[in-house]
Amino acid sequence: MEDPREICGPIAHIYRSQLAYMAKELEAYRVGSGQFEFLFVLYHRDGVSQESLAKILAVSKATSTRAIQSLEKEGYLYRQRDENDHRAYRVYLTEKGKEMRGVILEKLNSFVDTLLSDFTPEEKTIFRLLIHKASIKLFDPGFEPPSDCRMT
Amino acid sequence: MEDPREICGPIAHIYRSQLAYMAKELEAYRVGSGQFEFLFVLYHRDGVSQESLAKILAVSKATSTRAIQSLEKEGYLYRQRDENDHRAYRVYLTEKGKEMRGVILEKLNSFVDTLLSDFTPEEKTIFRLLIHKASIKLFDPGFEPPSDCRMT
DNA sequence: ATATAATAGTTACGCATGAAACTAATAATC
DNA sequence: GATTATTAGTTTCATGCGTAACTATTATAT
Repeated sequence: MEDPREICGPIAHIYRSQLAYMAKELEAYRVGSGQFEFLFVLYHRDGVSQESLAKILAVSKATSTRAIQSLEKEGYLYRQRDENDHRAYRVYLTEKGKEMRGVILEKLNSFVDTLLSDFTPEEKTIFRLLIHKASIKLFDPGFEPPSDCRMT
Repeated sequence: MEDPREICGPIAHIYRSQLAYMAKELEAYRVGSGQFEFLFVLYHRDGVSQESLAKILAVSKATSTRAIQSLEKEGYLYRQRDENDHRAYRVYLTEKGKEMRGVILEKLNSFVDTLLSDFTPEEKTIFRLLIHKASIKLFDPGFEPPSDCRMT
């Protein structure tokens, strides 16, 4: 490895830029830059627990709790106690939450479009592949992604 | 673009993991995970201004101020008013600061090694290239990196 | 030269985040 | 069945960060 900063620097820069961009774009909807990702998981599979959301998004359960609380307060989702496990909640989208999908996707797409605007289609594919391959290494050795982890 | 989350998700995950890892590894030295990068710039070019540090690292000048203050308090660097411009400081490494280079490099290397442990040498090169190409797009259109921006 | 702009740095405020300590409910063990 | 351990969720505390408002210099304009 020549200079690890060549990897970490750009990643930090991209992350912070994405956060700032999404915060600005979603400000009018009162959806924070750290919250919209939770909605995306629910678009794929409604009714999961906060713990599952945390695992899928690779954040702490503290972060999951805060994001869900905020989105619930703004009316994008609601929670119901799990019938079979009274510790857990099941998190569901409201109509308002479902309607946000297009908006968020549009904003996020426009950010990524800018980011990859000089990439050839092949480079985009490779980049997507490699960034995923790298992030996989960060999970705990015995990590098993929940069954609803795929965004397909 | 199929799913922009395939780009943003992993980047966020890597960034947060790097922050947590470096915080833990550098805790004993009382160097924060958001501070060691400033030392690296100084290793390459000692005596630059806080504003230059901010530009080079693509952070706000508020962040630059805070990092420099913390590193000064811990004795890793010191500041002198610029003779020709009494608004600006020139930031210099102390002996203690210079001695940290090896330590930080080692930690950061071990993080990146884990991250890229499944990459072939070619993939590492490509990844480095593409991540840089992407981050370049985030600077303001007229952005001109300071002359001391290269880490070579 | 004087009024106005821009620049370097600082500070206050708010957001996103993880670790750790905590509560309540369930599972495991004996 | 009672004790113990695990799990879901919450809260507290600390860190990193950007924006915007502020001060103090320097540069520009008139």
